[in-house]
Amino acid sequence: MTVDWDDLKTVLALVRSGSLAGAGTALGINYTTVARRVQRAEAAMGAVLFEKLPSGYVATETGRMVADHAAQMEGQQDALLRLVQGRDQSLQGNLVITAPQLLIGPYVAPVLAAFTDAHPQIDLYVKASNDLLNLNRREADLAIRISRTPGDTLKGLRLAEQYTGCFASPEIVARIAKDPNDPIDWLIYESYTDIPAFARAIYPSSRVRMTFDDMVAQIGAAQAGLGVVRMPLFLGRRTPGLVQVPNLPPQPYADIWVVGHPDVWRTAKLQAFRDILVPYFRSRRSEFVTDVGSDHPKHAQSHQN
Amino acid sequence: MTVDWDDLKTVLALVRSGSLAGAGTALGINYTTVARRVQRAEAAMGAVLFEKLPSGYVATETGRMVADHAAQMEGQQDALLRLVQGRDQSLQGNLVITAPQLLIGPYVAPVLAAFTDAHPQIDLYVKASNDLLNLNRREADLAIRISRTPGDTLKGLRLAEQYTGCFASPEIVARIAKDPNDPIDWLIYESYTDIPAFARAIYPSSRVRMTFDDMVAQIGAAQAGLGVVRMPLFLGRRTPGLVQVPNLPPQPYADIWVVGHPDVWRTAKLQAFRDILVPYFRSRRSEFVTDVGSDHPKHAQSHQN
DNA sequence: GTCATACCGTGCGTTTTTGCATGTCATACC
DNA sequence: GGTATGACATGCAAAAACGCACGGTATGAC
Repeated sequence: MTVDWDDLKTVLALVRSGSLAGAGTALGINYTTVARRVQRAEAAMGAVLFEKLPSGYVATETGRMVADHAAQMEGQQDALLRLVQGRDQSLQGNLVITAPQLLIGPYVAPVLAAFTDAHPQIDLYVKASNDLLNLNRREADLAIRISRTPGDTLKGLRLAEQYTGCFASPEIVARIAKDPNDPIDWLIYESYTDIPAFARAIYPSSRVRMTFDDMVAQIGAAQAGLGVVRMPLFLGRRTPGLVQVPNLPPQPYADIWVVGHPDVWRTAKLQAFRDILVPYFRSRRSEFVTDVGSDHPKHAQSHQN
Repeated sequence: MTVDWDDLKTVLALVRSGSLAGAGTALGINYTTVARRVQRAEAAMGAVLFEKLPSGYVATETGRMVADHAAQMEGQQDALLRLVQGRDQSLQGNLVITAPQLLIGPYVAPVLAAFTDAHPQIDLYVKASNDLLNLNRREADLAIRISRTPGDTLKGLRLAEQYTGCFASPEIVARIAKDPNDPIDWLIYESYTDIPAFARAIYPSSRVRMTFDDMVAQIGAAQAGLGVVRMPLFLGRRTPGLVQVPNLPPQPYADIWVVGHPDVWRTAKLQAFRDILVPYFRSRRSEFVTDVGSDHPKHAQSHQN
């Protein structure tokens, strides 16, 4: 009784995705192959791993057990690949960076440009994603994140402190200035359930007009004059058609970090990227904070645990 | 950067065996395939895993790292397979038993006969080996062992207490009886470096005549009258042409145990085997100890940790 | 009721992987 | 110096794995 390890990997993918086709896509193979490998695994272990329902493959208890162990094996594999990658001190090959969608254009793109000029041998792959990619699972090598807790087990540097401001179209700001008791319409991002408390304290007649699951759409709505949006200063300041609401003071917000897995952090390629990234953000630090020009000592601080 | 898990398994086998051919045999595949898989793994990880010397493949530091992680993965796989097997409560399929070579004929064979009669659906595989097979790595399902420490992490039952006696050909025994000061020739097993201390105390003029690495050969030499052999009572008593040396009293010896991995211990097949094995040994308990017929209460005692 | 979608199973041709046979090289031993 | 052995490389044919196309079934929308 011995099992092909790739069959275990396939079982894991199938348990995760729930359908042959999904697992096949995840593994980059045809779903027929997934079905056949699962058959082989079941034969090898002499156990039924899935109930084959018309709606899809549902793992039995045994199947879940197999997937659990396969996940452990996958973790080992990931650790191994990180270690091997961590020993690579060459300045060629792949480098995968992820950053928040809206930060890339104004701030990351210049870094990318300088980096590819300096290191043409490195194939750079950019994942613009607001999801947190899993650096343990090697979905990216380096992540730029806007977060208060950039990653428990990761190594990181703070690129910039950051404040939010409240922005709206000039007409709305004028109306607020004219009559402070006029009700203010807010456009809210879905991860927040309500208007910022400090804002309600200043303008008690505030109300939520709409909630968005997408920041770009939300900004578009603000430009169209639908209401007030709270967003990072760097974003509001550079969005045409929006001005800051004067009576609502900027608030401290999650800082901008660059983080990576400790196993690969010291790699030449990552080091080279940081060598360009960190000074660039430092040079534009003032754009993220409220008191333009002042000098806080805590920028680009090290973080690790 | 993703790696085929079977390639990792192959790297592990190659590091363990040190040569393509050895790894191929261990995996049951052709050695050319081993070479090709290793090539693939090196390409996938972008690292050199082996130095290809004319004398064989020697792992680099990276290669050893890969093998370490692959060994972890293998451990996961073994644990998984044990768990899956442990859920199997059917009385069909394979069952692998291991026992010391010389115990099988007189004591295990009758159990095997009764077992295959009772459960013809089970394919029984007997590994007669004096080596300790690794039950964690599923080299056998159930092991009968003569040992004081039958297995740290294993579950087990004591099948019989056991004593050794000193045996020789009748001529030698007669000579010893006639002149206790005559030098006694001993035949020693290689794991012991010297004559048993208690025997030297009684016959100070004892000396080591030969050392053997094989018990069957050692017994043959004793039958041919080359000297005295210390061996389990059950073995000496049933060997034609040997009699016990009267003045050398039997000594307590390692007991006989049946052990298995906790994950599979409760399986129907293993339970069925023990149901025949344990009573059989109990019925012949007296053959292993010195006071034939007496009744010690500690037989077939449970052991676990 | 019909259409569209998203599953799964099966058969066939193609690609990839594998095993075998042969060749080469270094080492050890007569 | 010649020979035998054990290791690795290489080329080719067989075998296995794979992807694709087609057919069947359940579900949900219109």
